[in-house]
Amino acid sequence: MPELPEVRTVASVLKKELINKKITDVKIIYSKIISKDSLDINLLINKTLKDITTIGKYLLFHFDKYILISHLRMEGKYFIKTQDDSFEKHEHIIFNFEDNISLRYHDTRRFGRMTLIKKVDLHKVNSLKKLAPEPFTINKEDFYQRINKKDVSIKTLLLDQTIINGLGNIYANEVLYVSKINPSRKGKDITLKEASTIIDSAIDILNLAIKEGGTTIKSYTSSLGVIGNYQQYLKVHKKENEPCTFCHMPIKKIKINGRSTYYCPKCQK
DNA sequence: ACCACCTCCTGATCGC
DNA sequence: TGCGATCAGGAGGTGG
Repeated sequence: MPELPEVRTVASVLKKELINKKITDVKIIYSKIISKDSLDINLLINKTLKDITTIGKYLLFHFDKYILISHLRMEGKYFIKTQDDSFEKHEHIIFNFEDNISLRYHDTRRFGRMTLIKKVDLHKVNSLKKLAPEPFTINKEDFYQRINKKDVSIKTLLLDQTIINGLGNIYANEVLYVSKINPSRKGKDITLKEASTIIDSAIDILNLAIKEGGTTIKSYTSSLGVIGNYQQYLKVHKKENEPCTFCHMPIKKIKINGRSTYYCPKCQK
């Protein structure tokens, strides 16, 4: 369930539970979660977790000399449990920590990936190198320049993490709705002013989502969900045929580049 | 270089 | 009800 706000929420909750704890054991149940170019995950045994940070949708677990990079993709989740030799269906990687804590990586569709790297190699990681800035720090002029020549829909461009980092399908839909921009319009037809509006909307929406994600995390006495409660704020995503909050026309659903896209045909020009 | 499409997976839901 | 088809908050790889 990972877009930028959910990933940040996961990071902050995990940090509270795991910071300064030492890993005592690692179990790899489904090894494809670990990318081919990863160092051996067992190197983390006896290492102490120093910090957890995020870059867009990536989670970074920092150790003295190593960083574990984790991307949840569609359905990756972390659960905190007490140690137990058994594991549930869809738990693929288990990190046991001191104090009887067990961190479980759970991923129904198995799309998520983890890579262990040396800290000194962080700047060499291809997937991270290509990322654009997050909406909070992006330069509007640079963003405009990146979309300016593209013969691709603005919806597709907002999902491209090298154009802007952190939006997924839900927030891309929401951002364009609030910005009153039709998702099918080509990047090259978006004006600087519209590009600026997109960034402002993205910041507002993500900030609210981060705030809500932080307040709506489920109790994690035995497990840690990543479930935010931002659904209640969604205005277009999954709202096909429901009235537009501005003009009351029914929201339409179409496919753009294979992804479900919701918009108001009247308000989004 | 750019861009549309395929692929990786499982499970819930849709439609006939 | 049964069952195959489609869909789901992502992104890397491929090939035109």
